[in-house]
Amino acid sequence: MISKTARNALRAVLCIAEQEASGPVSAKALAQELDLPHNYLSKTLYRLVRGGLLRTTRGPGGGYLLAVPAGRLPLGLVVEVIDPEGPEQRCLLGRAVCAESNPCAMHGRWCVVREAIDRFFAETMVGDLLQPVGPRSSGAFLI
Amino acid sequence: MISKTARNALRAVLCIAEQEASGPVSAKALAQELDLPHNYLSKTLYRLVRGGLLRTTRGPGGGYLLAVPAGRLPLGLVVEVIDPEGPEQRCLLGRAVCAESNPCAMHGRWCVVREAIDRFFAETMVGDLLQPVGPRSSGAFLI
DNA sequence: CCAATAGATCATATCATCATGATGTTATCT
DNA sequence: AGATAACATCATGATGATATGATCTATTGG
Repeated sequence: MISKTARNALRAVLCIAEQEASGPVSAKALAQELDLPHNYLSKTLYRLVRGGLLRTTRGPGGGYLLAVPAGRLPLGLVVEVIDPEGPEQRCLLGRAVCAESNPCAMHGRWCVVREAIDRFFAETMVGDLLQPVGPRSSGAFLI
Repeated sequence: MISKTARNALRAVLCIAEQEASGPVSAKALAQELDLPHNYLSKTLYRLVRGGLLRTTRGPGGGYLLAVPAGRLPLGLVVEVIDPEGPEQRCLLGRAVCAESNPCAMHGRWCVVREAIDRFFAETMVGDLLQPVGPRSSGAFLI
């Protein structure tokens, strides 16, 4: 569905979003939390920086912050930066052009599913997925 | 979404289903039609044979036939044989176990989409996708 | 200014997927 | 039986994704 690297990027962005309130999150800290080699993660994160999704500060106390409010950052944007999809990804049979006018055998049925996938990535925001961590203990929800 | 090899397998199975009425379809003929190297295709097809989806006859006039009626052969079965999915494919964040009891951040939303995908592959049969080719010329549909 | 911190980048290694080429095995037909 | 057709399989190469290690550059604080 999405590449391993894109998954790591998503996990990292979610981590940053959860923790950025207490300052920039360093690649080292993220790497420990996500159990990933810190240099590899750094490279992935920098792609998100170039893509305009993260911003960084260097030096002691530095790290990564979201460049876009979590509530307005769709998951699809993160995935798109890491897995830029060519047109051949869109058709199950790999046709570069598979439109209404010249559909492949499964065009109609697959389109419905693909649109559901697209909507998920376009409409689900990073902010929607943050665990409700706040001053209240997690048990509060059970009351 | 699915691997290149799985796509080739799908295309090949569709071709076989369309043509098997006039006898077994040879790997060579398929390779020409699909523009794929014939040895590579042969290997892929044999995986479908071992998976019980195709049966073969050797010798002159031999080739591949469906081992299951096209109307009862879900696309998912073809894909599954080629891309056997580990549990980590099921969760967008890569968790091996991501159930209701211990969901990842996007479990609920993603499940809905994933089920739509699963249904597509489980309910769409190879037979559903065959072009209506019959004794009539293709122009007949325009009248 | 210097040392420490932390991101950015380069070079390389590893691994799975995809693909190719050569060879083996089985069946049919004359 | 022998020639031919066709699938089955093995060995190898090419490619791209994934990962690692070393190094460069920028920033902060003393």
